[in-house]
Amino acid sequence: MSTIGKALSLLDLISRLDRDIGLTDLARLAALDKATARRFLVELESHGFVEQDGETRRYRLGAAPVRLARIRQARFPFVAVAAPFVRALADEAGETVHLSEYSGGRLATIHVEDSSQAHRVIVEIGAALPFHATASGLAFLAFLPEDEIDRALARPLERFTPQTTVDGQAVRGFLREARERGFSINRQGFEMGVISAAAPVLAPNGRPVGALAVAAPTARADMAKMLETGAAVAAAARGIAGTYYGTKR
Amino acid sequence: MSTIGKALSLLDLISRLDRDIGLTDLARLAALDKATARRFLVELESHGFVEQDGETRRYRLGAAPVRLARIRQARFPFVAVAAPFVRALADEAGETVHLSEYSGGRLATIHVEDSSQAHRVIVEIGAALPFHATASGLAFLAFLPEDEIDRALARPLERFTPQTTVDGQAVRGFLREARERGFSINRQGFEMGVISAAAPVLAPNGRPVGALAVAAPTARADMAKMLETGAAVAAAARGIAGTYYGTKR
DNA sequence: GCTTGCGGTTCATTATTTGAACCTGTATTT
DNA sequence: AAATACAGGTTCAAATAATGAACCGCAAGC
Repeated sequence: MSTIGKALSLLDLISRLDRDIGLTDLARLAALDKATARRFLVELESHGFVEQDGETRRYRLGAAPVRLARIRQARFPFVAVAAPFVRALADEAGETVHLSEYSGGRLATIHVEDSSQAHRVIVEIGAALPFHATASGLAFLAFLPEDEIDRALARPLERFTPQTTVDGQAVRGFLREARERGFSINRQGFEMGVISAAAPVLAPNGRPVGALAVAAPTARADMAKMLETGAAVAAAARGIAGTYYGTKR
Repeated sequence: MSTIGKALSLLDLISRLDRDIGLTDLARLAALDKATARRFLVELESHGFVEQDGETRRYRLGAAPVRLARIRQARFPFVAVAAPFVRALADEAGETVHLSEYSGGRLATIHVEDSSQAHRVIVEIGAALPFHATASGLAFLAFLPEDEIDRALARPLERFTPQTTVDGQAVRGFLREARERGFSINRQGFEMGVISAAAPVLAPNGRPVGALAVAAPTARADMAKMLETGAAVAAAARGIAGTYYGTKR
């Protein structure tokens, strides 16, 4: 892997930690030599992507991404455009709704609207959604060209729960269903006690850019219920794409 | 410069452009070989920091910073904490107020509240504020340790307007005044027709982390007016630091 | 006062980056 | 419709930068 790739992966690793981390620990976690990790950190810090605590000497995510994010959002207000749709869907379904975006090889949650109910599914912003084990991932995959689906399913599929589908052919079956229905359903594939329905947000060229999903506790929703909800999810996803890309339909 | 530094500078360059850019142009602007620029772009793209338009083949800022920014903001809600103070000051002063943060060797605007008046100063979010030519920069510099001030003023100071102070000794005089008063004033040093007063936001260890500034049209405000306004700016900056760091004082 | 483990640094070895030249496709010009 | 220009993208020998084992100095724990 290139130096740049390694440095960006290190940044990614730092972003996934929930507290400051020392040089030695970080180097071990990143499988880098201490000297290498240090040089990367110095570079990242000089550009503001990483910050070193003056007292503890530990490292954390810096402020530079905030500046870049504002610039990006000013030009592509995806979250701002989508938020009302997400809110409306959360109210309609009475469940937690989350929006994810494809970026850097992963599907990451970028916006969440919680259900008003006390017992609800909690989704973390920034969390990565595995393609084969979440409704969002399946919805996204389903509308990708065949060769890219092959690539995504080529590696062994990680098991997250006893219900996770780790067989590639079975996953392809779900993708076919999702394409036919316009939305995917996943039951306890990623987290126990959660069932979700998701639809892709499609760019005008037909390529998915992200996914919109409703996540409900299995105590309250079953497959039949999600089949009903799915239509609303798909409609909301189309609404987001239509508003964002300025194409009506 | 290291490869990582070059790649991050390229990213920074892309972030400062207001529209998509082609490979050849970008390589020229960044003073990189086309092949080098391309490899950097591929790396940056695979991590989501850069995005290539499928049709025009041009490049732009990607979505990854949005994810990182959310994580950073969740842990350090600087803007969220500061926003009410900025709003209150904008209402009180009747002028545009902007907050900047030090990151990656520069002072960048991270939040703006516009004055309600029709004729007002416009500040761009993400814009870099030169240390020697803006009230924010002077306020920030003034509270830095001596050796870091030396470093910042070592290079030739760029001239932005006929009024820009480009003499290091004269700048040091402004810094002394700023330390005594607790806020800095700059008149037309960066943009003609604008006068500003700024105060540093100080961490508990006394180190400045950013600056808060009021920017008014010279048609409406003179030096005497800004000397009055300055006290309110300094108070607001202390308020932000107190709330953010949880120290009342 | 000895040991452990931390952040940080050094420098000979090693692997990656570099860029001039080269493709290839597509507008634009003649 | 042939010729030109210029875009994005690729190649591979030469040049340069990255690497990591061993090191230092320091602080905390024993």
